Amino acid sequence: MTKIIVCMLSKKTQYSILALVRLAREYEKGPVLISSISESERIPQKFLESILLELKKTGYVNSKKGKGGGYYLIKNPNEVNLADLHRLFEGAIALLPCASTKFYESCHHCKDEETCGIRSKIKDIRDETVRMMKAISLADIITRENDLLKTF
Amino acid sequence: MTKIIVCMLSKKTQYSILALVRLAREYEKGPVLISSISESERIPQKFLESILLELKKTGYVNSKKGKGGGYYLIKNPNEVNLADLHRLFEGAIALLPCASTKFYESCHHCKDEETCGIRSKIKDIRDETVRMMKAISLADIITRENDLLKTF
DNA sequence: TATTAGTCTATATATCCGATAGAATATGTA
DNA sequence: TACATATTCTATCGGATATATAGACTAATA
Repeated sequence: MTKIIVCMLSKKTQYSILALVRLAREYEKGPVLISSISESERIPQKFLESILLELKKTGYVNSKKGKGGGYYLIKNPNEVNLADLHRLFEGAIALLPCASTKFYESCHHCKDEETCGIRSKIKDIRDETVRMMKAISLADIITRENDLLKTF
Repeated sequence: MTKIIVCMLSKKTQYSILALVRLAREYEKGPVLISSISESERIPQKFLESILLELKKTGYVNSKKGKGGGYYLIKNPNEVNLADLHRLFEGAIALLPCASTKFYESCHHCKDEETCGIRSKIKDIRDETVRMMKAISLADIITRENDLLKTF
């Protein structure tokens, strides 16, 4: 009975970041095959298809059919940040719905939200987390990768 | 088909915080009945029982059976922080298992963890989140609550 | 005409979440 | 000892969600 590690990002979000970073590396170099992304990032192809489709609907990527086709990034790698991706695939960034701005909902448990200490503290965390995630773009990830490659 | 808001904290964690804050308010004032916590915090009693049991096993609270019994906090309210509670009920704080220290696991997707830009950036977020959550104790929540009550 | 993405359906497992019910056990007190 | 009170343990539940896999057919493009 091994304890399962539950992390916050689903496979879907994780795969979408991997795929987008890959596409960011090929930014403005033409379409990339689904099968190529699937192989290089080790993402189940059918699963990847549905993810890319979602990313297309949301305006991150576009696709071209036929020979020489594939997917390509349409947003600038500087403009795609982790906060937006998280909100797209996971929903709220706040730890409690009552502390969320984009996905606000009452938590139904405090008598008065304005004076709820838990909510207030959780909001502090959310503010800072959003700030950090907004500050991380695809371009930043690639830059960090290049930096790390130099030191190893 | 209303979109379900997915937040990061499960009811279990939320309830455990509520229950502990309640017990922190009665710190060193003797045991509190499960039924009393259940009512005041509006937590389903049976669910609360299993939560308190888990909190007892982990050394946060203790219980007394029989008349005049109930649950009481054994740790100092200053020493119980959100980071530890999160780890107990939710697991890792990091967004990806490969970026976690307490619940580390390979993510099986980068070729080289040491030079993975995603992992590195996610680690940055984790470090800061842990720092913030460690800094929020039950006592802090109660203090914040009292502060808010003054201004409203 | 070969290639590649898009759409659709269907299936499958696995896991988790929130909650409930009832029996068993321990404690304090009269 | 007997009783009331309270916690402990076990077990189960429906429903939702996550993570895929498979196949068939359509549409676009070089």
